[in-house]
Amino acid sequence: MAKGINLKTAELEKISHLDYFNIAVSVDCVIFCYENKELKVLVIKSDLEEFSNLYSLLGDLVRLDEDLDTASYRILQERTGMEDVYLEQVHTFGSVDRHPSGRVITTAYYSLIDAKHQKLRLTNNDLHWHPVKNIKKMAFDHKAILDTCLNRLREQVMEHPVIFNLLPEKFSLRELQELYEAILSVELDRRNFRKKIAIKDWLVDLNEMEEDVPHRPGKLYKLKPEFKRKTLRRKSSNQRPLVA
Amino acid sequence: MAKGINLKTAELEKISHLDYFNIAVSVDCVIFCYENKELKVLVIKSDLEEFSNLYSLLGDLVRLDEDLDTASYRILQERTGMEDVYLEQVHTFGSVDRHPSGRVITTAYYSLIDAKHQKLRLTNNDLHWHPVKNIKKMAFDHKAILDTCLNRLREQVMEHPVIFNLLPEKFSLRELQELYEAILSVELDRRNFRKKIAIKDWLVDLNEMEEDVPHRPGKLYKLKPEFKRKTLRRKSSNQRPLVA
DNA sequence: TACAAATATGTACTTACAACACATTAATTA
DNA sequence: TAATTAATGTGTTGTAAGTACATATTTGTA
Repeated sequence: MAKGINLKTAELEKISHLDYFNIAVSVDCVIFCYENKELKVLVIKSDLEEFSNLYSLLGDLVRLDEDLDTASYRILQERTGMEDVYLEQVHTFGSVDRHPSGRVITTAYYSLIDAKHQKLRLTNNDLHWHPVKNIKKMAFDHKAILDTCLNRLREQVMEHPVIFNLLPEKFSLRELQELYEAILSVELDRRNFRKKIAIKDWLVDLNEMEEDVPHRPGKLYKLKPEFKRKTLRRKSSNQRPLVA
Repeated sequence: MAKGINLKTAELEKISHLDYFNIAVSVDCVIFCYENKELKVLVIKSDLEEFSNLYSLLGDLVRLDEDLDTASYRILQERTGMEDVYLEQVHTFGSVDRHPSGRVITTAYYSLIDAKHQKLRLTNNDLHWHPVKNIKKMAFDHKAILDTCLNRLREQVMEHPVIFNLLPEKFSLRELQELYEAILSVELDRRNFRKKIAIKDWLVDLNEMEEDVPHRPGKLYKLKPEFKRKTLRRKSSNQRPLVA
């Protein structure tokens, strides 16, 4: 029961009491990383016959004694072993027919992790990182979930300093720009990009240089500590006056 | 069972089988309207003893055969009788202890309706419109839900033409500005506000004038039809390139 | 007929955005 | 060791939007 939502239909049919207590509750995690200049997502092969050969997101049913946030954190930890992750709730998918084995509503979270600092665990069912842009079809409604989370990531990425969770501690501006380009699927002008980042005032110049690059090394930067926000919850307190 | 989530503890204790099928699923609606220059929200008195004298949002358990979106739409319709409403999912609240009678997770929706075009129905338990800014405390975690939805509304209001769902078909720029001010809790400069709205190009000049106002009447406008988006879902397709 | 109260509009300053070009540095190669 | 290559690192200019601020106009009312 640790991967995906794998309830046999029989299992579901056994249970049928009050109408209000046979909706199963799950979470699904869209876990992003950045590797080889590509945005990737953690996927696993579905057990269900209906979806043989399709990949699904990492998910599980929520336990009776755990918060929704905790459940998604548990899944992430079980698979990546990481303790300190960026995790944000995005949307809850609750169509009646979204799961072939019964009524299951699922809350989607997206997560950003540094590929270098994790090793996948419980790597059964072909658990692996898959380039986001190659994914055309997934099991269940997981493609829609992925798209929704990717869109949320795109919305957030210029407004809030979340992208740095995908990078190692030290990075060059080129690396940062390439990451933005991978997420947004656009090409950016280097000079304008640097200006924009400079205005945000998110970075500290480390006075160090890249090493082992086959060209002129760039300066290294890190995120200012005050922006390291590995929150579990969507913050609900931006009161910025949106108009003049 | 139509208002709030009112399960007696006994009812809940009867049911206790597989761990995964005794989480109840509900929706809660933050239904906003605009009346007497105030942003108001529809509230109802809670049945639970724990929360006597506190108000709660309109909510209900989700039925086995209805989509999550449909459930929130049903609640809205039951109370306001309105068919064509703006409704958007915001966040799912799933703390273990958020409901005193048992494990209930709830998905919050916010909705915008024109106060003039509805009549409240099933007005038991002191169902009424309450000014948002006067609400300090609510039953359950409903104050947090309200805050989260209000913040979402504030985020959306300048980016997307959703605010017009709170206004009658025809309105003056002053009315529109007052509504923005009520939602954002700011004072806006009239000249800059008009410029900003003009740039958006959301409005049609109706070549009509306000009537029955005790001062010089203003022009009336309406929203361009192509922006009347009474969507049920958060759109998941803004691919705007966020950077140069 | 004067007054009060709101509508309607314009200008100057500042800041962000977008398109674009050149000098500099380090590694590689001839 | 000098020339080449491929990246880094900046600066300028035009355009659009944001902000602060003032005056003339229209209507209802006293």
